[in-house]
Amino acid sequence: MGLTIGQVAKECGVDVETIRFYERDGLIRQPARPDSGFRRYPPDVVKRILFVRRAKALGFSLREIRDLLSLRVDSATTCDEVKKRAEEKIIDIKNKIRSLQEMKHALEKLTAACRGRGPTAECPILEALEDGNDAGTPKGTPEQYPGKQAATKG
Amino acid sequence: MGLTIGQVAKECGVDVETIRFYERDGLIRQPARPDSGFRRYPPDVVKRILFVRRAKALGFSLREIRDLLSLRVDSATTCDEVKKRAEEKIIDIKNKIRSLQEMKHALEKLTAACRGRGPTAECPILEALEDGNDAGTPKGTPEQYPGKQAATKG
DNA sequence: CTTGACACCGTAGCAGGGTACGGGGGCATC
DNA sequence: GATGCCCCCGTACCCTGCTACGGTGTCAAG
Repeated sequence: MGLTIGQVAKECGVDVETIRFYERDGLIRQPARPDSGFRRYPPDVVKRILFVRRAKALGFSLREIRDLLSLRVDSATTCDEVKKRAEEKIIDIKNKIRSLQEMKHALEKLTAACRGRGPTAECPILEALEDGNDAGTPKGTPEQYPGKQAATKG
Repeated sequence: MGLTIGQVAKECGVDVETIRFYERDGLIRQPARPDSGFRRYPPDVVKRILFVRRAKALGFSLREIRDLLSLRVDSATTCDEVKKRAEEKIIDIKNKIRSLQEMKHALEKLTAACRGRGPTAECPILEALEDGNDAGTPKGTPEQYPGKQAATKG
C-alpha cells in the first residue's frame, strides 16, 4: 500500500524533513494518507526526488526544477507553450554541457602536463578556458593565494 | 595601472560587493593598492571571476571552485597530488555531463512528441530519465500538482 | 574648493535550501 | 500495558552566497 516517508527517504538518501520540505515547496505531490494520516507514497516518487537532487547538483534552482517537472501538456497548457519552454531549457542545458566540456578539457590538459612535466605555475584551468586559446604566456610571480586554504587540509 | 574594482565589476556583470566578498573568501587574490589604498586589478582577474560564476551556475560550491582554481603544481603540492585531484574532478564533471545529456534527450523527446501529437499527460522527463528506459506505461490520473504554481504565471 | 562619482570598511540583513527540535500519536511486540 | 520505532506538525535555526547600509576618504572636473 505504498512506501512510508521514511522508506522513501532511505531509498533516496535524503532526510525525511527534506521530503516534507519538497512537498511544501510543490516539488512532489501530496501523497495519499489512508490509515492513521501517515503519508503513503507510490514507488515512482523516488525517481522524482532523485531527479530533483541531480538537477540541483547541476545548478538548477528548485524553482527551475519545478518548471522542468511541470513540462507536460495538459488541459491548462498548450503544446506550443510546452515546446517553447522545453526548447529554452534545451539551450540552457547545451550551454552548461559546453562549459563543462571546457572545464574537462582544461583538467585533462592539466593531468597530461603533469604526467610528462614538472611544475606548471600559473593556473592552467584559466589558461585553457579562454575562448579557443590554448597556450598562454606564463606571467611570472607565481604567488600563493591567501584567504582560506583550498583543500589540502585534511 | 590596472582596473579599479568598479571596472572589473562592470566587465564581469557582478556587483562590487561580490568582488570584495570573493576576495575575503579566497577566490581571488588581494590586488595591489598603490596610491590611495584603492584596489588595482590586473586584467586577468576578469577571467577568474567569470570562471567562478560559470562554475557556480554548474552546481559547484565556492569551496569546490576554490579547489579547482588551486589545481596547480607548485612548491607546496606534488604532481601526483594535483593529478589525483584533477582526475576526481574530471569524473565528477563527466557525470554532470551525462546527467545533462539525459535531461536534454528527455526534453528533445518531449518537443518531438509535441510536434506530432496531442496531450501527453504524465511527466516525460521522468519517463526518459530512467536508466535506459524509453517509453513507460502511462498511469492514468493526470492530476495537477498543488503547491506553488510552476511558471505559467506571467 | 566644492561637487559628484567612486573607493574604503565593517556589519547587518536576506533568500534559498534545507535541518533540528519539541511535543504528541500509532502500532507492533515483548 | 509499557517499550520502541516511526510518523505527525509547526517553528526555529543554520549555512551559503551574496546584497545593502552607513559613515568616511579620494580624486577629477568645473
